[in-house]
Amino acid sequence: MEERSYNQNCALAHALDVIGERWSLVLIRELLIGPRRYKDLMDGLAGIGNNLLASRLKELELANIVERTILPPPAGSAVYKLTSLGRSLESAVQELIKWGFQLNNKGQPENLSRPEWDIVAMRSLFQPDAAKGKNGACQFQVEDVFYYVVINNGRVEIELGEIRCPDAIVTTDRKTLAKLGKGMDVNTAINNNHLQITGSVLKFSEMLALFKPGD
Amino acid sequence: MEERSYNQNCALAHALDVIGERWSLVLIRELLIGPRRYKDLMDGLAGIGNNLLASRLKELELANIVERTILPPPAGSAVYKLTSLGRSLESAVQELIKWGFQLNNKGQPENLSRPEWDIVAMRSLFQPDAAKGKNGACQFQVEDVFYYVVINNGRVEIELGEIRCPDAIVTTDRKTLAKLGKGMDVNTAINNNHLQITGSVLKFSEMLALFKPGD
DNA sequence: CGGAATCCTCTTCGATACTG
DNA sequence: CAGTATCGAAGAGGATTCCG
Repeated sequence: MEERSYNQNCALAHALDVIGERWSLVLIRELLIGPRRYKDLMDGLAGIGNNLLASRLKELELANIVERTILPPPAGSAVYKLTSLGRSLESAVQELIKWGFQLNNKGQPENLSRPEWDIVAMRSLFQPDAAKGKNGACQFQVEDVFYYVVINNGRVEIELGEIRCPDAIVTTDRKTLAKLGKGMDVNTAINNNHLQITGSVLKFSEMLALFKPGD
Repeated sequence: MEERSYNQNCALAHALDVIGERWSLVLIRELLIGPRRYKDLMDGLAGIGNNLLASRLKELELANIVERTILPPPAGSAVYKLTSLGRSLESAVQELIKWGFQLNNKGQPENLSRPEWDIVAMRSLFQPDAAKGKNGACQFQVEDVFYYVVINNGRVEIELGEIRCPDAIVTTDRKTLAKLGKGMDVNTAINNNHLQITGSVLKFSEMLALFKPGD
């Protein structure tokens, strides 16, 4: 809580004074997925150490980036969520994600992997210009995580949960999804039993093409 | 040099593994201004500590973000500059800067202040859409630092140095420039002797209007 | 003087254990 | 489940010295 600061009159330094500490941006990524309980955060950040999570949350609450709320009954549990100031960090996070895709991410197999992270990543890779006039809805089940992608004339919405009547229901694993994003053929993945699609395969392929690492 | 890592298969984590350490992004900001000597970096980062600067530079060189080159004679001095991978971080830095402007930057007077930082900040605040079809060239002298702004039909170039035949030559200080950016009247600043303009005041005002904190 | 290695002290990190 | 307490290890941040 000692407010370490760069002491520079520069907007970048001001930003980093608040969200530049270790784990802060990764924590914010976790909350960009949606409101999370303390336990969810511990799981999603594995490695953070209990005390650090607690103190980061406190710092970010103080900085008006995160707020703690109690869900209405019957849930009744405490969750952390982003304030509007916190949500406005998403474009910065997206740029960092786009940049991160350029790296030779060695992707060590022992690394942690969570399907939820793709939600934030896919929002970053979405190409609004290419999606003008297009629409579609796709339900994903990646490993044990359900989320959906809805494209509506150049805008995209990607959220945890399920929707009714999607154009396609897609079941796969994170690794295959990554390969598909990098250009792997959809039918090859299906034939290798790494991808199951119920509904319109064409619609899925069309939507897939709207996500690209490059600008 | 022990390569601390988040160990997460996530592009954000990969990015932060490389540029998430303390001082890294501030150092990159410094290099976005232009190639810098070791001494320039020490000055611009005041507070970093000699050993940290050396080790950060080494890490970033290893990650192919920064390269060390020797200027041709007669200069002959060693400078650090960004590689193309490093330069591609500018959009992420710009988003962080835009976000930083939203904060109540207490702007403690004892904070360090360097006019060069406005070069990177102004690139971030430039509104390309509003600048369609407009152009102009402005030479700045802010405190002891010379830089220029050239706008050419929706594109902007802001660099250290001087150009020939600008539409306006502007002499001011950082604090006044910040106020002008926030809407202070140009003529008021001139009358208070905080701003001197040689050439077209109108052109300066026109160009100034193309820089906005909001998106 | 630019650039970097070496010490030394202090803070933060990270992992485990512990409590309401 | 949601945190606090504790403690060794690592990193930050100065100062000083060394090498070119």
